[in-house]
Amino acid sequence: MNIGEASRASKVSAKMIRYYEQIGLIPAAERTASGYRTYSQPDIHRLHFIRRSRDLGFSVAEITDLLGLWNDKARHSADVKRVAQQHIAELEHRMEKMRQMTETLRALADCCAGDERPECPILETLQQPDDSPSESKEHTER
Amino acid sequence: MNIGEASRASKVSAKMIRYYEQIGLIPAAERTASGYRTYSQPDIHRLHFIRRSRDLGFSVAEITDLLGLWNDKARHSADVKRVAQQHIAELEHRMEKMRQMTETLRALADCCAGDERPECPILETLQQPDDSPSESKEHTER
DNA sequence: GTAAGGCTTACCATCGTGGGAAGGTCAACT
DNA sequence: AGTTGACCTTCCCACGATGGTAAGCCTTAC
Repeated sequence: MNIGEASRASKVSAKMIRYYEQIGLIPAAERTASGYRTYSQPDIHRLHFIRRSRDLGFSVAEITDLLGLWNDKARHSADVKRVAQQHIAELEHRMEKMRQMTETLRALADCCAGDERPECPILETLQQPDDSPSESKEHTER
Repeated sequence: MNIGEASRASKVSAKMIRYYEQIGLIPAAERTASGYRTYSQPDIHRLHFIRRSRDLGFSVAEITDLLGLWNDKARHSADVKRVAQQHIAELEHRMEKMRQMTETLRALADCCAGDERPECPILETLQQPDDSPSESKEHTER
């Protein structure tokens, strides 16, 4: 099976398959005499695993860990669970930040007439110093 | 005011100020005879506006629009509101995707014993074809 | 005059993905 | 046998926004 077929079978683009090989996420594929990569069923299986993990938002680094655990028949499920829970926590952290942003934005948009007049509380707030949008107490990082 | 002071005053890093100038988000700063950039109060004001917009998750492209509206005294608040609402919609879209991912992950993690045994529903699901995690009906893009 | 610290440009890295060019290969059809 | 089209290869570039670093000039205070 060459890379095109492997791509269709695993739903991972050929571009990404080569990339994963390059960064060492997957071992280097075998090659035909003319240099074409060839893939076997277990390879497809692994690519599929990767794609499903990406769909759940795992980073390549996390997938490296997950693949290691997947291959380790003596793994402890606690280790897998920990990876998953850390990822969940990370997603929730990002969602919370976005939730705060949307909340602020929605409050501003709700105050904006949205008509042909130039007065706009959104712009007025953006030009103000750091106070209103729930930030005065935050440790001003970034 | 040189770039260091402008950075402290606007809370935009000097690196970013130069970057914003390079990509045309802000006009090129004036220079001293020796080549140092100098900033005036209105420049600081604009940088501050940018930083606050970034804090709310607006992209540089969106901020380009917002700055244009900010400078346009004949703007229509409807135009500002539209930018904000599109951004809100985008944020909500991303949050919804993340919410689905966390939901799936949490369900899997809840089924995982998390002990020293190797059996793990998380890994088992990741190695399965596309079915369980609410995807069968989606138009398999990406 | 010298030392410290600020400024300049230029380049590299991130992270995962896509695009494209230049060229080799394979399979099928004429 | 030759051609054609689809496929494969490697290599480079781009994204978005940010940080880092290095080499070299400028300013300021002592």
